Amino acid sequence: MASLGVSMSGPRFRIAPSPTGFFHVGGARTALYNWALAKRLGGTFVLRIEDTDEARNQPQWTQGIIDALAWIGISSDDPAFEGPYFQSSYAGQHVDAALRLFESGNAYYCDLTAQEVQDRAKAAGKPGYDGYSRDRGLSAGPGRVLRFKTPRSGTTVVHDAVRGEVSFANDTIEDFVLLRSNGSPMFMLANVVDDIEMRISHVVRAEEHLPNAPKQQMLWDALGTVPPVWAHVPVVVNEQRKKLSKRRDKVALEGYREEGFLAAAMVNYLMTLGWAPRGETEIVEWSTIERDFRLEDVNHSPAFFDIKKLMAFNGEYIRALELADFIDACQPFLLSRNVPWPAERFDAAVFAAMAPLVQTRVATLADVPAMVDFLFLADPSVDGAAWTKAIGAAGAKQVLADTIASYRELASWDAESLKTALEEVSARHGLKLGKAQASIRVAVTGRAVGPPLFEPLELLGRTETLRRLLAAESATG
RNA sequence: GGCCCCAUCGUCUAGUGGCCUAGGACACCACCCUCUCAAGGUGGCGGCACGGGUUCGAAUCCCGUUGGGGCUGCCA
Repeated sequence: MASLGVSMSGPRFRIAPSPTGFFHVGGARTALYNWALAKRLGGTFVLRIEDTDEARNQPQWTQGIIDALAWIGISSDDPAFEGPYFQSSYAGQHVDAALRLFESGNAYYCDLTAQEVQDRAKAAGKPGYDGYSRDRGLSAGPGRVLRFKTPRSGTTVVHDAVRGEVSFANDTIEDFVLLRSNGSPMFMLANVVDDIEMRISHVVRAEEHLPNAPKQQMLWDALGTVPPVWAHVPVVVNEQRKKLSKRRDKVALEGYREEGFLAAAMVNYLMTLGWAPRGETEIVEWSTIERDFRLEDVNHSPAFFDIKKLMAFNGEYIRALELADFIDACQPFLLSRNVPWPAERFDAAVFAAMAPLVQTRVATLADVPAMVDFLFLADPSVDGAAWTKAIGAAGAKQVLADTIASYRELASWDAESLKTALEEVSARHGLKLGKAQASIRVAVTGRAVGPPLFEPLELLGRTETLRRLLAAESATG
């Protein structure tokens, strides 16, 4: 459509999410495929919000989709990005196209109700519409649907960029509805008309749409246009090998952002589902993906969305961050309302000092608060089991008392001195440092595991450290 | 039921007839390092679904079986 001012040069790709309130991770992967191709080929990535129900198809419903795409690097500011478009803006053309199909003899009206169609199918023992009105020559009228007249012989071959040639016997494709009895266009028709109007050249989407491809291709042909390049990529599945669904699985891309996954890690991981970068490592930059991604190389079988592997990728990406960037990335998780400490006790400088120690120890940014909470909590809650094991251990009380005495007199309150002092205490009790530090750790942090001990002790200061050690000592009775 | 798709370690994959006694990554296990936990290093466990072909030679090609999945609306 020239009136839209769309670019006519270069291949045109589109994604067509439905405004469901979240953006599906499977859709994100498909979007990434389209984006990589559009960018490499100097084409256009078209975002079209797919819903013929105008009530649901409002700009405000789509902001979430746009934000989610932006997060994974598909920015509406990029010149290759076009849209978002709303299918409903072509409603008139959908009906026009249907009428043209009727006039050219490619479609016919049928007055059977949905119930009647079902009854006939049941009686015949074959599911689907049986072509009852095919040759009845009905004209348009109330209560009549317009159906596409599919060929009754021959085969329709869909040339698929990832699967090769897929052929369908035409007599297995029923005469599907184009216009409802109230005259409104069906999605299938609307979808094809929009693709034609927008000069879409490549339709890259999930495999679940493959059975629709022959029907859509028939429509392209009947409307006098040459069909696009089809590419049906495998679906993403859960551990039961079923397509990811909103009910059963965690599929919202936004949810992963909230849980502290880095966009770059998410993008990289998503791309490895069904496709592998050329080099010896699968951790690759987007530029590499853009350069190397080919539809022909996409796997044919479904891929399991493995959160464990996503976490491993995320950990790698977190560790690769510059310290300042890591600290920045942590901010939303440190300043969030869900944080365990009172907001006013948070100290950015203390966190900055701890940051290098936590950076190698977290898989997601959401893990960060629990690593440093004891620094900002007035009284860290104590893990009962850890307490019993570390403080209740034989000799632990003496170690505690000895450490308190030593720390009281310590000339310089710094991590190195604190360590040396505790080493001396340990030696006096015939313990290894690893053993002796356990009770100190639990007394001060409330946990048996955590970041290295002496740096936080330094940050906490002598007064507070001793206060906690004393409290632990007296609690042993 | 009908139509369609798929099949390499537990998982994601490399592999396009000889470089394969099948390579990598995640997970798992062991060891090293080490103030706990991580990170890092080293090593280990583990796979071509099955049966027939074709070929001098098959993970790779063909057929079948089995097993998985998707679609099957006057929803989108």
